[in-house]
Amino acid sequence: MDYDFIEIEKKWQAWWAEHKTYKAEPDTTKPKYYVLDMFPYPSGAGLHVGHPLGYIASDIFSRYKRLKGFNVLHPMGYDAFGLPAEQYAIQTGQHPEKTTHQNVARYREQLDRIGFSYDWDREFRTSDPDYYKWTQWAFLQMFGSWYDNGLQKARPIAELEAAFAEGGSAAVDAANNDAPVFTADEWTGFTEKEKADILMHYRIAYQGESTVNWCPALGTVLANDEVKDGYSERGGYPVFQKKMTQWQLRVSAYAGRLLEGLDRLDWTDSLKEMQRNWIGKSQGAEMVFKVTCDGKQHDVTIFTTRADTVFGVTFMVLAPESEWVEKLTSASQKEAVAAYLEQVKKKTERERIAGKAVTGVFSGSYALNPLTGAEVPVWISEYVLAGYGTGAIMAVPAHDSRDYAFAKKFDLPVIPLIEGADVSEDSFDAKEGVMMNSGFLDGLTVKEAIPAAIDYIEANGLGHRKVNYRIRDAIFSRQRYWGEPFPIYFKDGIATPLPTEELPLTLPEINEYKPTEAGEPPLARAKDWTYGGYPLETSTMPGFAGSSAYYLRYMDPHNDKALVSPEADGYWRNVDLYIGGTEHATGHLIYSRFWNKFLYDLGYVCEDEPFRKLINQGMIQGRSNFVYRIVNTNTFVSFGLKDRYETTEIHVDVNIVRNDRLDIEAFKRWRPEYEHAEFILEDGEYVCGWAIEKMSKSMYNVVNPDYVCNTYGADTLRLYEMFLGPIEQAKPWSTDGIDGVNRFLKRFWRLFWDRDTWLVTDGEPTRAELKTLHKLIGKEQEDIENFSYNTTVSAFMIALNELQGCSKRAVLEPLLILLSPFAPHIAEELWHQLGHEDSIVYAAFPEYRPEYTVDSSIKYPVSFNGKTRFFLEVPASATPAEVEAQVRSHGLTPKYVGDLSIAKMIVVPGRIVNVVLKK
RNA sequence: GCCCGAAUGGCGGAAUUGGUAGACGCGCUGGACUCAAAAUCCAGUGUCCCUUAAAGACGUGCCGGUUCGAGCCCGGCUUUGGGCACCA
Repeated sequence: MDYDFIEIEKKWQAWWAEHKTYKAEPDTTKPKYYVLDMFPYPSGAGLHVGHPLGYIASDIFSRYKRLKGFNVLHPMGYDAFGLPAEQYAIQTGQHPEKTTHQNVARYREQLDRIGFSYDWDREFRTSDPDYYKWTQWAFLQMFGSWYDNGLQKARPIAELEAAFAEGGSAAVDAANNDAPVFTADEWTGFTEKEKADILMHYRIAYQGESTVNWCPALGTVLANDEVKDGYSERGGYPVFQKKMTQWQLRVSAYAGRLLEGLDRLDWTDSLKEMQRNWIGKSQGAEMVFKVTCDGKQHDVTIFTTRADTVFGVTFMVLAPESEWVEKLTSASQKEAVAAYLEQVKKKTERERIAGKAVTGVFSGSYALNPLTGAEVPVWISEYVLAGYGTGAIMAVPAHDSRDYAFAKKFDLPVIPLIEGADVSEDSFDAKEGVMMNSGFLDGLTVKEAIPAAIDYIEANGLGHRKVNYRIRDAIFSRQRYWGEPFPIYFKDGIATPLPTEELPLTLPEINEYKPTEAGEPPLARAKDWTYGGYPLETSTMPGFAGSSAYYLRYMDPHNDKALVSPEADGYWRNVDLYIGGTEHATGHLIYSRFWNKFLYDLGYVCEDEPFRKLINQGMIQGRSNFVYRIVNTNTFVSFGLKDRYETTEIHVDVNIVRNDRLDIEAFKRWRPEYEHAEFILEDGEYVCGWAIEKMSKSMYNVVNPDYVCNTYGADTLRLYEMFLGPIEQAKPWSTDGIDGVNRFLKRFWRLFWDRDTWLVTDGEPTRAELKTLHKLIGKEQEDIENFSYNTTVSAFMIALNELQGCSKRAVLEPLLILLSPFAPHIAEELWHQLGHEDSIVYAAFPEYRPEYTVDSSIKYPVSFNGKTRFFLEVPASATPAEVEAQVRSHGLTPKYVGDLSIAKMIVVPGRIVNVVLKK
């Protein structure tokens, strides 16, 4: 019998599906383990060879954990709402549902061919009404909640209303956006509308005005993580800053907990660091500057981390979007300021960042330095951001490079505050040195001066300590069609939640997917988009809405009473292993943690962090191949000879190149213009050039897994993707070397079959065979736990080399179990040929017996300190007496045996043995 | 500019974490089988000196240090990948 991977893979994929081999149900007799892949957005291009890398790794881990006796939950689904399907709908009129459906079907077909052990009964799409019902439900929970800063948790909004009735706005310490101040009596006297407006400032999902990223080309606002360098991440269109009223999620309220929680997670340091930077905690102080404008006085609060530098303040700056701008612009400067604001508004985000030109305008008002009493001018400049701190800063040009650049441009004074700092050319930003020109701070180091200054400020009522976070609330509205509708209607102008029994609020049919002529979102086109006669919200939720709690839904995907039942949540708890790319570091992985913490506060889930351990698989880049056409001819010259001619480099489809050798016949068929191409060969072959580039259609370097499955089989694909290198590392795809992995499987097969002869016998394994087997067991265990799959594959190849001709059942049976996570089809086939009726997934991982693997041996002699030492390797479990015996067995006389918990030396006359302990 | 990470043969990558660098695979060279090819199997394959071999010397981006011993630790660079970037 030959290794017919096509037949074998088809057969077992069908068998697994029919027997629901990978179905997972809560089982309290076993420990649970939840392995999750970041689910894909089903794009029109289908799955390419880079997608399955993480899926294969997680599948191997899942299968390994099952063999180790865990009850494994390993689901898969689709992040199905999103821009591409909608853009396609706008162009073609095809309903995004239809496009998505086709794409999902294709993804599923491709996934099925790779032999994943997903529990497909738990599959869903985020665009299924049964699913997005719970996205809408979660939104309503957020709408109906506020964040108590004292308790550091979300609470029902009714409790806030009760507190207001009791003690007015001062009664609570709640996260809010510029909520007004009022007494209990005032609260009771407010109209319904007034109350609703106030509560809106406290809700965790709220409607509020803020500066948003507006993308005119897409006709929608975007979240910060959807904007890269001033362009939309999807589509690459320019993004503008615009003040708009939008639904937002109060992620900022959770900043402290999102930061702290990182310490308890088993994620890579680089990813945690990215999140820390994104959250951006900084400690400092808020202080009040008295500002006079046309004779009127105002208290303007600023935030600073350098309270020690107040003596060096020579001006103040407001953000152009700051609400202070209007109040602090003097009559005489009105025109100049208006002109400046107009100019700023026109710029894209990109231009603001990239230009870095120093711009600004004098407001006409003056502030008093609270420590020195000096009068300083107030300026307006775009280098101050409205969204961070208070939107107003005190400027210390001597010790802040941005302030310095501004001072130089507008000729403002610079007062150095640190001894020896030369500020004639540049500011001195470092937080080191000894203070001067700073009154009571003189002589202190910067590190001492910062707290001393804040203490003084607090003691004199000028301000207080304050922690600021960079992270902003997430913009949650999208002016698009293909997303979850908001379950909100506007009753007399009051945003009102739909009753939960009305959920899901399904997407209405519309005839066109564009915004309306009036610039309203596409849902405004829907007929009768109302509830109880009141208009429904017309924007939809962003892509991250559906992906924020999907891991919870997998635990209980068919429940129509709850997002997840307490029983299912209590059993599966959270994701033990999450595998996906780093590109979600500041998007999905922040939103999900926020979403989960919110549900945790309300008691719907039992764990406050969703993803315990996270592995980032590296991107698979494309490896492009080139042919070289001699200029003005149809002749192609092989890579090694191309320098003798003047040539043009042309991308060639990598699917007709093997090991950098061009399949000339396929090339001729590839394009009509190459049908009669001529070739100048090297040693009878055409060698192609190559380069590492992003995998893309236009570079003809996209490798489809179907191709590999057809040519080599899924098991080869799985082994090869793992063999390519460490999972976290970005690496180029190439089919070089895939033959080696395929050869391994064919040789493995031949341990069982020599053509049509069944080779398996019942003989007793030799000591050497047991050593090979147990070395592999130990290695595989260790490697899988460390996600070092490439070395496991190597270990298999070594074991196979050592086991040539060994067809003993007692060796082959455990070997199959070891192989099954990596190459499940061939393992399952041979497992059944050995006479087993049940799937190999029900087998137990073989027990590792270290005593078979380590023999003590003298490694090599080394001379130092005038003595010769020998390195002796012994098992870590060895006692001193055993070590002594070992030393004697090598003809050496031990003089001293040290503590064996660490490597120690055994001294012999003139010679020392260094004992190296082996685990 | 700031913060992480990486650098090892012709290539992908190993190296028990301070102990014989280059496992395993690819590629390449030679051989066996074959009329031939494919497939398969066997042997060789870091560099230099050399007809070859033995032996030797050199060798983990560069310079220096610690150590009996450094790919691994320390100091200073170079190149490169990624993230953040007016965050006061």
